Amino acid sequence: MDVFEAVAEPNRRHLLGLLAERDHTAGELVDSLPALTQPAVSRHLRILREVGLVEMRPDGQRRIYALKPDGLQRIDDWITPYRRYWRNHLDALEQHLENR
Amino acid sequence: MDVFEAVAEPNRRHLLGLLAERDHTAGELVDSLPALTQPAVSRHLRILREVGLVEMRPDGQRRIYALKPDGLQRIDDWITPYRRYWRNHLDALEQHLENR
DNA sequence: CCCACACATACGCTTGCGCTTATATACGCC
DNA sequence: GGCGTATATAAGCGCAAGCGTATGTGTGGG
Repeated sequence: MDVFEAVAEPNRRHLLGLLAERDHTAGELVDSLPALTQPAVSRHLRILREVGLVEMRPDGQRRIYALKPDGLQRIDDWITPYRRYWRNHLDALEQHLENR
Repeated sequence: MDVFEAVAEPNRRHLLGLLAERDHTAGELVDSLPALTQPAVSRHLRILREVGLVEMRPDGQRRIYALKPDGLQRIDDWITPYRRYWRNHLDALEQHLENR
């Protein structure tokens, strides 16, 4: 499983969104996805950790999860060369509007 | 199939990379992936078209595929707040999330 | 016309993901 | 030590993704 597949799963993107705000315990993350059981969320967290998108530190009997920014940067690096495409597209659109 | 799942497939990222350089016929794209058969590539192109990442125009009996920038921008929009995060602009990220 | 070429679709198969239920592990508290 | 809590792992299942083979569709050329 690579970082692209990890991010393709909607529940995992939901978890990343929460961790972008602040660190969360595993239990808080389980509560944030009431449609899923605790083992299902635990598996998602394991995958996110394996691809380097989050990191975990134990705190007593709890596990605190935190966003690890390096992982998403790999996606950003991939998308960078494409970014010029829609910039050119926008430039062309703006020019079109200005010429009216 | 959404744009995240579409991009999660390595062969489809390969096709997008070629289309970022220039437009290609379906046959050229088939030749670029010798490990896959022609129908396999055709299905990948169909998926990329369905999620709005590429567009196709017929040219006689050939089909010319071109990159469509709007699709990847949806991924870029999603990743934008995280980009600020790994650049240590933590305050900007939190503000962005709170304003959603 | 008819055939070759370029490409798409149909179908069946295998494989891996994501889920649930059940169970294991680890820690805190009394 | 013994028990409840927090979290992870195991086992099994349904389903959809991705693949190849076979076939359909449309276009150009002789």
